[in-house]
Amino acid sequence: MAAATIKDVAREAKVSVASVSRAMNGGSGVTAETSRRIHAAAERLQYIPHAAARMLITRRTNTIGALLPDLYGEFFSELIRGIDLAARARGLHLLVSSSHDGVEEAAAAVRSMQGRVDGLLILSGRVDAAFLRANLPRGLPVVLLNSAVKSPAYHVLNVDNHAGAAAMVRHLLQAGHSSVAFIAGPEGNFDARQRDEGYRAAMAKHAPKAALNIVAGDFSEESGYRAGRELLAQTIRPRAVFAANDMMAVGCLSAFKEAGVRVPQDIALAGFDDIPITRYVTPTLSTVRVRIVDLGRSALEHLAGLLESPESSTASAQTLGCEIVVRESCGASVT
Amino acid sequence: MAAATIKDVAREAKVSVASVSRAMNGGSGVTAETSRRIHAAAERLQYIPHAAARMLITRRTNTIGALLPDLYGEFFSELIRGIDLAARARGLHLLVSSSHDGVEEAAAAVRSMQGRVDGLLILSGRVDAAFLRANLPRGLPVVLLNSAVKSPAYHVLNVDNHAGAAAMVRHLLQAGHSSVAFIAGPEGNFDARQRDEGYRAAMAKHAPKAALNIVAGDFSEESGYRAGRELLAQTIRPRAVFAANDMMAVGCLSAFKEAGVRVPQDIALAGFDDIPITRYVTPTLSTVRVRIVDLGRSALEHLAGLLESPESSTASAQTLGCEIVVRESCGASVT
DNA sequence: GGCGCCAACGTAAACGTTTTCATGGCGGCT
DNA sequence: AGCCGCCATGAAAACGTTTACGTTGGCGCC
Repeated sequence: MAAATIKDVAREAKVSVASVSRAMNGGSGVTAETSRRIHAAAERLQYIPHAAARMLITRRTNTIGALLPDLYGEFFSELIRGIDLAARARGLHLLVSSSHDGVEEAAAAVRSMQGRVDGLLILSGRVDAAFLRANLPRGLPVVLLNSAVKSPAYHVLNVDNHAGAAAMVRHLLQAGHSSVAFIAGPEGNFDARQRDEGYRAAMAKHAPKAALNIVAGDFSEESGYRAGRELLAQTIRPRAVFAANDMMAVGCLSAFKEAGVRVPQDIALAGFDDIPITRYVTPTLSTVRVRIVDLGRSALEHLAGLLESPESSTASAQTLGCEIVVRESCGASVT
Repeated sequence: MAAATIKDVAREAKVSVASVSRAMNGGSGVTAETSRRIHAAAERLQYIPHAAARMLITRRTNTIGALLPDLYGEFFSELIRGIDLAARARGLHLLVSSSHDGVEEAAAAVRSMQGRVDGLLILSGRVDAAFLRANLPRGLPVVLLNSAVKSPAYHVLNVDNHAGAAAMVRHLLQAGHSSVAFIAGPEGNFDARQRDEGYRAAMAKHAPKAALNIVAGDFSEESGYRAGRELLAQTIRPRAVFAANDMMAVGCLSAFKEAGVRVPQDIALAGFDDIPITRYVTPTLSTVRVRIVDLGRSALEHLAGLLESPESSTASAQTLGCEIVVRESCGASVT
């Protein structure tokens, strides 16, 4: 026995398919009595409307697509969680597509989502305005996350990397650490650049006389370790180190431990992201918390708004704040 | 200008829609020359087949749904990653639906996926055979992950908790720790029970004279901490502690550190899961590695197999092996 | 009492594909 | 040379909905 269709329900309830359709959605234009009979029949037959047929005629899928670079680590897990939470609340389905590093793969992913989604959530360091113009079906609502794209044609939602980094640097300086070094992130990365700028801005403002001390990194633990060794080799060691993300801070911590340098007594240390590991290393790591779940949730809600009123708001660039969380490694408690 | 349909392509290439359809899928039944012309026309119009229309007529969505309890922590992130990887490789889309703790929500999720997916991947401690029978549209292929359901009507894929736990216990015993205590997981949990049984089996086999020493836990870090204190309070402290998961091992470690008990010199410690944190605590934590990505991948591939040949293989219960990974906390290197 | 209006309901078209079946042409075989 | 069959192609039905439009009946109002 195949699944029941609307016709079966119509026959069962002795009405036309049109009435069944009306009764199932809202029920306006149909008597309370008939509606009751129809619902009873639907219940009896375990009728569930065929999603594809509905999509075809309605041109709405009630699905949004999420394009992610590579589901690696706690960050994406949290992000998806936020997105999913908000989507569920709005009755939207979530089609995810991750693991495409290359631009080519991303383009293919976008293409294959054509017609399956009402809107797209894109998080990718790789895509730029040109890519979007070339690959995005026009008219498809899109929200970009943590993107460098500034074009007024697209909606973007970013983490306030700049303010977060600046706040942490200021905190380190005010805790009495006269010199603060910075371990930078990968070259092209948008978040990395903003954090870098935040560091510079805070230094310029609160320690104008201090020299900038920036060593290279690429967000990996390994690069943090190397940066740590590099810092230790400097003739005048910095009093504090601020890494552009937590993983590098953790790597740096290993280098310090290995060299017998005590944290925070000899050198203070802080990271960025507030991934769970920060709470388990010794000493616990001070960091800048990013509310990832909220980021995902906001992005979805923004997108959902776009679905309802396509072009009401011109493309906006929103920013999500972050806060510093002080633990042992930055030495604030031992001043 | 709305998106181009198959009719537009047909007109552009001066053929019938049937030929276009044939040319687009496989191209059998159409001359190489015509096919070339059709593809050229499609390219020119940027034609992309309408997914919903195709689903409607084909009755295939090329999408599989993943039902997860709550995307919390590294485990799900990795799992989804494995699923996504395999799905992408097979050209399948992935519809995720997480965050439903209650049975009611899960039922609603299943219902709403009706007709949008060709198969379902379910990971949930809550669902049992009765639930599945009641809520699953018959004929929809399903693969259960880490499920206690034993019914021959369903395909299940489990982690070999029993063997993994037994291997770790044997390792601890053979490393010279005469007594091994166990911190159990939550009551109803399937994985927890299997690990418990693995512990008992290994003890019975390799240390038949030693008494079992089991304290309660619920997989949370907090419960591990309490268990650790409980163990320290025993008149005869165990030489080694095996926690049913890593988070409890980490909590237990905190309790030991707090009490000045050295790991592994005074007491050896091991966990289960190999979550990333194990590598960052001090000392690094020995554990049983579960290849989560592979679990996801295998599950999807099994499901994909079911899609192709619906009932060829009768419902099978497969098991994915795991391996012990020896780090500092179990004291094997200092024997 | 007849006329028109409105609400409830039915009929049928439309959405964009795939697929079955019919048609015609052409080549090979006897 | 004639016939049979195959292959490329086209016409049309089908998938399960929604919705525009038409039809009916009842009721109020003049």
